Amino acid sequence: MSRTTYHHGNLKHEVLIAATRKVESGGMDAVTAREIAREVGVAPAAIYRHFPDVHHLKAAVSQDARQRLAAAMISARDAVPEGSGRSVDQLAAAGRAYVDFAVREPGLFNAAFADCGAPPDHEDDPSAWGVLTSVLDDLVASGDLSPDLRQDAPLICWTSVHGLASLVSFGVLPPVEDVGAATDAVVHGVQRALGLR
Amino acid sequence: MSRTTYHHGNLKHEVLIAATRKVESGGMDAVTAREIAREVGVAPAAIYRHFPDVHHLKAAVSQDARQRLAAAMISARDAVPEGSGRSVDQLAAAGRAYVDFAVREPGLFNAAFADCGAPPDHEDDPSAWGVLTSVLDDLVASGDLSPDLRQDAPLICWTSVHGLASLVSFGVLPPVEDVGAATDAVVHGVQRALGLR
DNA sequence: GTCATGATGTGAACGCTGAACACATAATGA
DNA sequence: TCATTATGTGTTCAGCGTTCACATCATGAC
Repeated sequence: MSRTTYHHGNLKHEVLIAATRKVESGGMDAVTAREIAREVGVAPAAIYRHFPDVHHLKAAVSQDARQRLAAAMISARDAVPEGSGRSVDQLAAAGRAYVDFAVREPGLFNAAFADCGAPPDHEDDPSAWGVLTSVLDDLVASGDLSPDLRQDAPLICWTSVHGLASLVSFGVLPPVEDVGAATDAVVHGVQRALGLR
Repeated sequence: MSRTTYHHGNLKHEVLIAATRKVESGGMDAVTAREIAREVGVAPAAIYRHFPDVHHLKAAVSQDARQRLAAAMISARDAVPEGSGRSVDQLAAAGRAYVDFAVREPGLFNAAFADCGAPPDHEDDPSAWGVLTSVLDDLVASGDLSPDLRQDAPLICWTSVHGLASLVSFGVLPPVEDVGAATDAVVHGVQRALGLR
């Protein structure tokens, strides 16, 4: 990328974009300060005006990936048509979107939950957690979910779906062509665990 | 480490030990060929006589970590006393051991499922998968688990427990002091999903 | 307008890394 | 005994993260 002005104008943002693109194609290890600088057309040291070190850049990519994941879940939830049992279907749709994201964007999914030194900030809403909470509240309101199970429900949902996504992304269990069937199995398991349907 | 003989004698093994120790304390990124060589008291290039590159060394550490995880599960399963409902308790014990391993050894747990390029070999038994399979077969034999659910059962168990372990290890959800309660919630959820008890 | 000041980008270092190379040393077996 | 093979050494190379002095530009005070 060539540039006419000495100052870039929007470097921090473009660095984040470039780093995210690199993560998509080559995983978190493909993010190097020099490579990103090359891609953006800037001297390596310029990056350090906007990120204290490369770990903070990676943490920013990680947070961005979590937001994209949450967006995919929200999109899937909102696409469920009206009708009886809608909340149940919304919960399933959000879960499937989670796994689907991990399959379609393994680099981003791994980055989202990669250890970046500092633990992630819980304030990066709209988070996956927020989506889950709202759907579960709807389920209680509609009488589909027993209030007794409401407290443990987020844990049960999130761990199941995250575990499946992680294991699929890791490459063990199951062959990728059977991810759909595996997702069905897990979703139905969660529904039994929550007493839905 | 000083040495009197020119040849080390057991270098490959000691390299693996040293690398595993490094992973325990500083995570996978702390494994560098030079640092391990220093630790073992050998020239960096010597490592390349035993591992084609540093990724293969890390993959070996990763496999070793998976074996330790499986060993922890086996140990927990075998510690469950005889009595009615033993298999149910064994399944729960194995699951708790999985999460406990992730909490006690976060470096090793992350390494176990870190992307090391090549997908893991399924032949590294006694694997966690093998433990799970045997316990579930026992549950069907004892009549605690419906044969209808037998096929999906490993997926339901593993994804739940692995998801919890991953999320705890990642630092999100829940505060570490509540891992016990969270594990209870997940274990009971799995039991409901499988129709146990 | 002009000019000091702070923000942002440059280029050249530093020490670290993975890896390859020729070479040194030791173990093995014909 | 001696050639062959396996294993460890020392050096070298390019690439990495990071820092530093310096260059360039935008901004606001006068």
